[in-house]
Amino acid sequence: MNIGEIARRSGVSRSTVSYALSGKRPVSEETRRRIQAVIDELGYQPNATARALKEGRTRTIGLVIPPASRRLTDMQLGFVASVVDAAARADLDVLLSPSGGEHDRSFERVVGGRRVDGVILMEIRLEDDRVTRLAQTGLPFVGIGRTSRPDEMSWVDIDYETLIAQCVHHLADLGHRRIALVNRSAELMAAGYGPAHRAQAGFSRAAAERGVEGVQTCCADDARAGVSCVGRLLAEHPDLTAIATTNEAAIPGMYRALERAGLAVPGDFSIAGVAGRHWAENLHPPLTAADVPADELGAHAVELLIRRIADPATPHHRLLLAPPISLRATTGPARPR
Amino acid sequence: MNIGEIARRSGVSRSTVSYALSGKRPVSEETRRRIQAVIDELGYQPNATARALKEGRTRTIGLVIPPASRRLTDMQLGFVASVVDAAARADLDVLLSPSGGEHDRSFERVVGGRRVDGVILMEIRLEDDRVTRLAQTGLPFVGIGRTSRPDEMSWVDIDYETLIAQCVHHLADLGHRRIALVNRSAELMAAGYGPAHRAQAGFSRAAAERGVEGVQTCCADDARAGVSCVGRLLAEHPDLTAIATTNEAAIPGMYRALERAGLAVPGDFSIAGVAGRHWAENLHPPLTAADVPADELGAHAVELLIRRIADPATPHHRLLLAPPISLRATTGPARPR
DNA sequence: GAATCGAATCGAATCGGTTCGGTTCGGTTC
DNA sequence: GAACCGAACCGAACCGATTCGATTCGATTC
Repeated sequence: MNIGEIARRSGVSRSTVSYALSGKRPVSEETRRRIQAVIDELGYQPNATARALKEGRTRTIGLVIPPASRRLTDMQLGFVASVVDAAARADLDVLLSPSGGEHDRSFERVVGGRRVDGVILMEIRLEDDRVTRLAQTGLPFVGIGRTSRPDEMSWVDIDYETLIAQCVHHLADLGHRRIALVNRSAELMAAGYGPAHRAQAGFSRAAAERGVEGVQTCCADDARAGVSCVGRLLAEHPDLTAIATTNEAAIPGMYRALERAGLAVPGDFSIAGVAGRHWAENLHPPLTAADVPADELGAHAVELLIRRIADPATPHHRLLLAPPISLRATTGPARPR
Repeated sequence: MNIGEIARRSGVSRSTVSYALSGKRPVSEETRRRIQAVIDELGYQPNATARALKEGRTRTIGLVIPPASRRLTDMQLGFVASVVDAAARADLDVLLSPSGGEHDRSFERVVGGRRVDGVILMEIRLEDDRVTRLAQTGLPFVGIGRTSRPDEMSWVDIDYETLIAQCVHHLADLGHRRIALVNRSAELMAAGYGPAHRAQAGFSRAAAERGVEGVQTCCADDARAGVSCVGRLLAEHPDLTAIATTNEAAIPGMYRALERAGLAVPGDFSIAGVAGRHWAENLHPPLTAADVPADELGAHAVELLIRRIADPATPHHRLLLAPPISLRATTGPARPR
């Protein structure tokens, strides 16, 4: 059932049906009613593909997420949810592309086949081929995250460097002299994942500033890895009294390792981190953390993308968030172990 | 840059380029090479929209997820991940539609506009308008979940009724005489969400069979609700010694409430549930639960959908999973409080 | 009553592919 | 040398919408 069928049944040409629907040219009230009656009867809706071909836009945005094999963190899930939500509010559909980085078929299909009007890119690396590819095709895109040349693109990001430094300062203020950074996984680090590297940099800088002895370690993104990672840290560094972390998913495991070691939080040991608010609040005990507003971030990314789609020549926008630390129940004065 | 451009530059007609690419008719080796050279030089890729219009299929499937406002449970996230993954393996893209149920714009756009070749529907209710609508349009679809008339559609589902009954039996075997069901949220129950109702039915049946006193309650899908819900249960039913639950997200809160009440798990109190394996394993303590294989389920749904797209007349397939209970660390012999 | 105007409608081109039905041409066959 | 064949390629139609230019027709103006 297409526009021709509607035209035939209402005794007008196809163009008249189109104009009756779009209102871009006058159509007599009577004709409009007749057409509408047929449309209602048959439940006609214009074919989105045909419309997209003619109009040259798909009313769809692509969302490039980490490959499906890797589980999304709660924060990433928050990004996705807010992107989808914001897109729906703007009457845009979202096409998902799980894409690792190395020439991914899904990414090429979506970008090369021009299936979307623009792209939101998650989990960007410092050097990222996908950014290069997108820039080359001229397809509008916005990063949730940024590369090592942040001036050349639009993005929204969390200022992990500053935030982790804030955590170190907060812990140092409480008297902690030996602090560990539990970073994201070694794989992400090796892949040049920005937040992991920036957290490292911020940690080193703040530790040096405060004369704190810093220990850095990577940890896979799950609770079990958190258990073993913190277990190891405690064994290797008997004077360790606090952890700063960006690894949301591992935190429940860290709690467990501390409990096993007989260390009370925050009495004997402190943890401060960067995490989605939702996650930080729901942990037990609730985490003292810089609360990442994942919802806002996704919505901002969509807003920026819509602007770039409307006018690709618009200057690049950037948004670097550094939310303050929310004091909850996991940091307290240092007490030697 | 379109196929006409390629044809012009290689000095052949558009059809020859098309045939050279598809191989559906012979093209001389020399011509093919010339065309390929131009394609490589310009980095040409056929426009997916135009192809979709002509071929009458979009090579895209729709995935209808709960509205973005509601946070996905870990199990649902597992479904989404495995659907996306399986679709990518079949060279299909996934279009997301966050859709509550009442005439949702996104759902209508995707389904009515024929943007997809088929749909996978999550969080189905016993009476579900979307199922009716899909059946009416004739668009192939597969449910993760089923309505009250399960014969009329293809689906994959978890047998919550049986699984919760198994939990009750397991707890009754351990000597528990008063057991509570902590179900999903009251909203979902009111909306006629199948798993919530079936869990209720299975719980009542098993409790009756075993002569156990059953208490039923709904609980919002998050940790804080779990705290207050279990707090209330403990206060109102002093002889309660065990919980059966389908509410993954609330479990950390339940643990917390028990801890606050000074009850050790599993020494003083037992919990058995139905949860994604990943979630159950990563809880602390790890949950004794019927492990839902979310990954398989999503992959199965895609497989079924692909079959229906290939041949819409194929008989409906169904898959009802009832995985056995994995004994972990949260159930033990009853001990009066 | 001819000229003009604007509202209403139609026909055809277009978007970028795929595909069907021809045409051309060199090589076999008898 | 006529008849035939198949490989290689071309032109045009088509998918289902939108949109531009043209046409029709009744009403208004002078």
